[in-house]
Parts: sequence; structure tokens; C-alpha cells
Amino acid sequence: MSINEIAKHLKVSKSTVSLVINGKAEQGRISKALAKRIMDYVEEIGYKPNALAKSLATGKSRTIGLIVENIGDSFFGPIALYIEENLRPYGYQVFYSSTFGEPEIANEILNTMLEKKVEGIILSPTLGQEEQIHYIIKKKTPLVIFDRRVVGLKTNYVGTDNYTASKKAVQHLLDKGYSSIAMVTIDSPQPQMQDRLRGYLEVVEQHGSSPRVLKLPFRTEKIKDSSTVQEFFQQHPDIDALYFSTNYLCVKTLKILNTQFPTSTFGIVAFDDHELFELINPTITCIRQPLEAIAKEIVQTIIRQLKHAEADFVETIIPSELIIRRSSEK
Amino acid sequence: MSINEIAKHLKVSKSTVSLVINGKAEQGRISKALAKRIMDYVEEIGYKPNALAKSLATGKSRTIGLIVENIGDSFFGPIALYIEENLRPYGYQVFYSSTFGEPEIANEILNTMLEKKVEGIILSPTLGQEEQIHYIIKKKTPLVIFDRRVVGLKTNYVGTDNYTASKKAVQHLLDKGYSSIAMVTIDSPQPQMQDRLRGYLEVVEQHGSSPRVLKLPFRTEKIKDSSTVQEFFQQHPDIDALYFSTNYLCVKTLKILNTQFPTSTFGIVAFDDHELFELINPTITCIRQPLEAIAKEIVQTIIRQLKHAEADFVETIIPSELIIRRSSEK
DNA sequence: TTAAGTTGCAAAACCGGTTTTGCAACAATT
DNA sequence: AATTGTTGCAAAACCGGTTTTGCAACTTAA
Repeated sequence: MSINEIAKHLKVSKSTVSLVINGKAEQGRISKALAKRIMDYVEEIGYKPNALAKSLATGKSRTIGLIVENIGDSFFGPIALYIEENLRPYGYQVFYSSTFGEPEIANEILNTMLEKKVEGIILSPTLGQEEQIHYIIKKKTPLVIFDRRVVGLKTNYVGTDNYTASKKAVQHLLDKGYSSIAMVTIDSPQPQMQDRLRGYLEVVEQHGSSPRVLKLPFRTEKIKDSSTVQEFFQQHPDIDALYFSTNYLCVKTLKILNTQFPTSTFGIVAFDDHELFELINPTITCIRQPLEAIAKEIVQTIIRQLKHAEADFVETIIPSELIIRRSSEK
Repeated sequence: MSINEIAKHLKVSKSTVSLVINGKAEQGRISKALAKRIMDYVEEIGYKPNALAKSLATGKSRTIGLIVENIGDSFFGPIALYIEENLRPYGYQVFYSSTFGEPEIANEILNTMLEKKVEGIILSPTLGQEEQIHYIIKKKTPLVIFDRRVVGLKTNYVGTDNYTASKKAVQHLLDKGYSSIAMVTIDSPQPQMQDRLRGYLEVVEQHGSSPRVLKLPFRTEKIKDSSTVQEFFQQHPDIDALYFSTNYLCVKTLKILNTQFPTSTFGIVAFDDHELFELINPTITCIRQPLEAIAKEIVQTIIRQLKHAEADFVETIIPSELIIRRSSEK
């Protein structure tokens, strides 16, 4: 049922129907009587306007694109949930996609989203998207980057204080009396990972001990082969504490170590909290990013841009919290 | 840049441009020379068609709606990921939304998706959506229901064998020598939960022992207050094994019990696997739904419907696997 | 009584595409 | 030379809406 058919059936013009449906009867000077007749019929048949046509005519799609690396992940999943929840009151729906860390997929996704006329984009970028992001900015499409920054690009950004939090974590281990702290991270130039690494290196150097960094492959499926991990520990038998740059690295590594080493003797801190950190023995100390606060800030930022596109770029850093559990007690 | 502007700039008609862009130059009998001139210009300016207008004209949106309870969940998140991954090769994008288990939100979401002309809907329904689902079926919009069935409704459905798997789990505990098995479940009439309960009751009765069922509130945030759980165990001191109807119930309950009971003496099986089940002590035996297989089947089913809308409804049951870990050893 | 203002709606233009039809201009046939 | 057939593209109709403009018919004021 289209607006044309309604108009035909009621023997009025479709402009009249449109005005009435959108509550602009007054403005279009439609008589109350006719307005009621139209509304009654519309309700009777349960008319639902075609949002595509509407968007085409108005230029507003009421849709936001959300692009993350992996919606099944324990960081992005909840973030996506909170973003959606906070966006709903504003009348926006979410188009989402996972990039699997592949810039080609990411760019393809971005393209189709733009073609579908999303009004704004929330993006956790992969490396290799710089050009596309430039393009979005040039087009003045509202954009919020989160989690990982794009180096050398001025955009709206919401993220946590990776560098500072990392320092805090390592310092915490030192304070607890651990002296040879190794960092386990992924082999990736992602800025947030680099920041975490930088924080580690700085504290360790200040302390006068030598850094020990284990870089695992980006694709975590490959970690199953435990030899790299074992070698690392054999080469550095002095290690007495581990700092993980992500929660899943911690989980994966512990799975490997659990079967072979007495992990309970290591001091452990991980970046990002995880459901199981409260449950395993020992419970795991971590740096917790406040997911809900981050999501809220992302939404606020995109809404601000949607309201006045010329708004200045804002970078919001939301501090993470060190959650101290047993794994960092000696 | 619209197709009109391209046409104007090249001094040709927009129909010609459209035909060329869509590779129908032949069919429209456009000369090779002109076709090339158009293509060159299109590439030069990096023209991107407006997908809204395209969809309006063609009636195809190349979009599928995915509605789940909570995209941040360890079941729905990965399922969503795999659905998206399997749908991409067919050229479909995914519109997703979380219902938070609220039928009003669910129905609102469904409405806007239909207004946005999604070509198909993948839905894990909440209770109270029966009417809407009927409406979708009547409209012949391709639909796949998953995870939880809608009672008394013939639709495409993909899910696991809740009843059988549940029996297998309980039988396993009996086989291992546990004699008083309690079931912890949520207080919800969701069919899949009822099926799991039915399986439990049947096996326990056959065995001749008396069923002990702890129903926790649906909104799991409320479980933090541990008194209900404690009372239950005090009332039934004979319990020597626990069967959880979901993984998160198991996690939540263990958190409570860990601080108060020596859980390692209980036999434990949970429905749905969880990342941490391999890591905690003891590792947790569970019933694992094959997420990827389920997602693939969902996609196959929706694609089948998209190809010929008149296809018969198909119910696919994908068996779950019992993953035996230490928590069920005596 | 006539000019000016209102009222109430229809008509038309537009959003950006797709697809069918129409029609010149040229070529081929008889 | 007249008829018929192609070729190559333009024009128009359509998808389903929104919004501006136009215009009768009726009021009001002078």
C-alpha cells in the first residue's frame, strides 16, 4: 500500500495525504474533517511508509554505520550493544559490519554504507583505511573514530588512555615486588598497541630492568602452536611477571601455560577486563575500559556532529581503571 | 554527483548513463564509443550511485535484518559475525538490532526494518512477537527464526536439539555416579528453555530420583543477591551435581558459590560452551552448540527463500555436542 | 460591488535512480 | 524510389515519498 493508492482511494491528492500523515495538516491548511478521514483510513489499513522513498526525498536516512573488527568480540560486542541502546532514543538505527581486520573488506563496507546514505559513521579503523577516512572527512559525513586512533589525522576520537594506563599497570607490578616483567602483545602497528607498549617500555627502563617483549601473531588462531611461547620463557627464566596487552592474549597464553607451568607464581596484569578474570585461580588483575561510558561518549559525539556538521573535532580520552585482583599479589 | 549531473555534463540522457553503468550498454544498443566516454567520466569523478534511489527503483535493498536479544552476548555475537560473513558473498549487508528481550522494542525494530525494505529477516524472537511474525509470513517476507522456536507457528527454523542434548547431559552425570542432580535455569517460558527442562525432568524421573529445580530471574543482573542460591542449597543438602540451562547462569552461580562453597565437589554440566570453561578449575563440561554451523544453515535458509519465496518452510536441527571436561568427573 | 485576503486543497517539481518505449537517421532490400 | 529494417540514443513513465506553488472558492473589508 503506497501513499498514491491511499490518495486514489480517498479521492484526494497525495500531497494532502503526506501532509496529514506527517502531522503537517495545519501547515498545509488541511481541514480537520479531511485530516481525520485520512488518518482513520491510514490506521485502518495499517499503512507503513516506505522508508527508502522517504529518505530519498528528505535526504535523511536515520541510520548510522558502525564498523568494528569483530562483533563477536568481548570488547566490540558490548560496545555495539551500548551504542545501539544510546542511539535509539534519537531515532537512529545501526548498520553494522565486521571488518575481520582486512582493509579491503573495511573499505568495501564503508563504500556500501555511504551508498546507502548513512548519516554518520562510527569506526574502529584498521590500518590501510587512511585514504577512505580522508574522503569521509572531506565529504563532511559525521564520523567518530574509536578504540584505535589514526595517526596524523584530526578526527573525532573516543578512546582510553592506553599509554598512561599501561604505565600504571606495570608500575603496579613493580610496586608489588616483581622485578622482571615481560610484556606479551600482538605483532601489530596499531596505535593503541604501540601506546601500551610505550608505557611498558618507559616504566621498565626507568626502573632499570631490561624489557622483555613477546610479540605474538595478529591472527590469534595461530597461537595454538605453543612453541613460541615456551621458547620465550626458556630464554628468559628470570621472568616473574607478565603484562598482557589484551585480555584474549592473556586467556590464550594462560591456556598454554596452565598445562605446563605453575602460573600461580607469576604476577599477571592484562589490558581489558574479561568475564573469566574473576573466576579463575588466581583471579586476574586488569585494566578495565569503561565500555558503557565509551559507548555513551561515542554517541554524544556523533549526535553533536549530526546536529551541526561544522562542529570542531573532539578527542575524548576516557580513563581506564586498574582492577586489582589476586594475580598481582606476591 | 548524481546520474543527472553526469548526463548533463556529457550531454547525453540519463537513461543512457544508467544503462552503461549497469553493463547493459549492449541491451540498450549504446555504441562502444559513447559507452567508453561515459565509463571514463564515471571513473574520473568516482561516481557512487545512491543506493536508496536504486533500491526504490528496483525494489531490491540487498539488506537483511538480524534481530537478536543481545549482540554483546557470547552466543549471539559470534552468530552475528558468522551470519554476516556468510551473507557477504551473496552481496547482502546486515541491519542488526538487539531487543533486550523486550517485545515492544522488538516490534518497533521489526517495523523500521520492514519500512527500510529489508529483503529478509533473521530473528531470534522474544515472547510476545507472535502477531508480528504472523504478519511477516503473510507478507511473504523471507524469514528465518533461530535459537528459540515460536510455538504453534510454521516457519523456517534453525536450532539445536535442546531436549535430546539436555537428556544426554543429565544422563552423563548419572553415568559418572552422581545421584542427586539439580537443574539451575531461568524463570522463563522460552521454548528452548522448556525443552531443556523437559529433558532434565525426564531423565531424572526415569532414574527414580526427585527433581530439584532452581529458577533464577530472567534479568540476570538481579542474581547478584546470592540469598536465593544459598537457600536452595541449604534446603537440598543432598545435591551432588548441577546442570545449568545456560552458560551465563553457570558463570554467575559459580561466582557466588566460589566464595562460599567448595564447588569442586559438585558435578557440573552447562548448556552452551564458554571461553572460560576450559580455564577455570575444574574445567567445565558442557553442551556445545556449533555456532558456525548454525549460522551457515541460517544463511542457506534465508538465501533459499530469497531465491524462491514460495519455498517450503524448513526446520533444521543441528545437534549439539557434549564436551566432557573435569567438572563432571567424580 | 469590487478589491483584497483567506481557506482548502490539488498540481507539480523534486529526490536519484531503472526500464520501456519512441523516434529520428541511416542502411538495406525490392 | 519507395518500403522495410536497423542502429543509437532520447524521452517518458515509474518507484514512493516531500514540499513548494498555484488556484479556485469563499470571506471580509472598503
